[in-house]
Amino acid sequence: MLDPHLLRNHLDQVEKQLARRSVTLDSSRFRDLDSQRKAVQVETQSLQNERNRRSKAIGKAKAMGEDIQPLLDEVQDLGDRLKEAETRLSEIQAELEAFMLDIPNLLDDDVPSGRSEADNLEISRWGEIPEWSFTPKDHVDLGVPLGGMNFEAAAKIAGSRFVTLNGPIARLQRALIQFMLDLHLAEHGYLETYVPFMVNAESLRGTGQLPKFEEDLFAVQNDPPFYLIPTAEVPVTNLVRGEIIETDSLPLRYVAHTPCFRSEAGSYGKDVRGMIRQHQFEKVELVQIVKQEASADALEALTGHAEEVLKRLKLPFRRVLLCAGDTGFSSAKTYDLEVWLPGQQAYREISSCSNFRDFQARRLKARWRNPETGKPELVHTLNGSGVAAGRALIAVMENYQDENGNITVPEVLLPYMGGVTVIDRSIAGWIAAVSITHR
RNA sequence: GGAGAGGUGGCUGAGCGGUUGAAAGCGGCGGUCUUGAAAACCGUUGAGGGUUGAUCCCCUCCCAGGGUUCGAAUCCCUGCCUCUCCGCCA
Repeated sequence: MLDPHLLRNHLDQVEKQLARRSVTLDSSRFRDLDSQRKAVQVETQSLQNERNRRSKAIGKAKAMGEDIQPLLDEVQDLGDRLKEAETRLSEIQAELEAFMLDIPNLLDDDVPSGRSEADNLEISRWGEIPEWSFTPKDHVDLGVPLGGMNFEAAAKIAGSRFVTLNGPIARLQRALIQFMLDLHLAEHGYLETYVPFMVNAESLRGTGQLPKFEEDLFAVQNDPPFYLIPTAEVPVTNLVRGEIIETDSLPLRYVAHTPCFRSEAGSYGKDVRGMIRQHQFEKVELVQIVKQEASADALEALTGHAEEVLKRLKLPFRRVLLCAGDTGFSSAKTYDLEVWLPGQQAYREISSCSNFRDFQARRLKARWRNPETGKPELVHTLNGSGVAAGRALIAVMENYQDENGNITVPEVLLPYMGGVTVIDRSIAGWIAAVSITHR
């Protein structure tokens, strides 16, 4: 949510800013609602004031044993008038709030203009794109023959856009998760946290997924409903919802591994092959809660933490600064990390790191106490994937393959693989023997 | 699933339907004292909003939402959450 004062006092500037996102603000509607709000609020408050004064007078008179009936007669219709005003005020406030909740965040000045992915700005590249003496396979052609990856089985038990993993491939994903968590804990100073995978609507409103993007979410039937988390950002950032944080506690840095659930509505026909775009995937998420002046640097640091994962895995990647049109609703500035996938001969997103500034904090009422003033101020929130484990699995498989379809385990994952150094075709027979696979 | 208790400010914890936005204690902040610190003592200390140059002032908030009343932290209803006991269970 944007600062209401900013909307009231600098509406034209906000309009101009939002135009960068190709968002048209209905400013006359805002002006109209806000002036109504003002009038009705003043009226309501003066009626409330009158009620309070009269009631106190009655209390006093009664205490002194006076006859209060004449006083009671005077306030006869006050209650009705007040109730009517209060009802109108809450209606207008609800409308105004709904209007505000639909406005996306303002972009940082250094976010490049542009409408789509094509206009994103490449910031840097890391690692060599390898030359292959054979045609590299994609993760499906590697994983399925190994018996480590089975889409038909997942389709049977759930539906499309799911996968089952077996044996060393399943373990490889777990190894990636463990490695990432350990890295962020031991070297980047994050606190590991375990959180609910289902959340209430209030939490999703806080981080900005609701009310606008309900169709992207899976809801669980319950009254009130639960939603499966689309990212750990939601439960983790909501840890600070409604809190006033003491200055010594900042910055807060959390890392969490969770599954993520996305309906992928509107992406029919997109990335239908393989594990790229699933309804359920594993992710290690970094969340930071910082003071206003620290958030720009924190975004650089956090993105660096995500990059470090890819560097240690020796996976080629590039950092991209998203353009105005591609930057998410709540974000002021977002870097994507894109990993090289030999099977697709393309860079694909594996991490997205965003600075939300005070946009989420205002919705969350997440503040810190400034000791200089003694007053609470909004925190800034950031998060980023550190990194998406499902896509990291794909990237490792494709980048570490040989021409026989074997996969070498990256060095940093060896401690987590129980002695397995190469995942080779010999496991296929064994997996087939101990599990049900459809080949 | 059954039975009971409870949700009050940063924390603990009082609060006959009437000047209670809320006692007291702790914590925080400022001061006195001290070479410095501690202790002691004095003072101060919730959040959001309207208005304002800034104050003053006004409104709202004692889990949430309804209701009763001239007036609700206090009474009634519903929901949510927490705790204790029993049952069941990874």
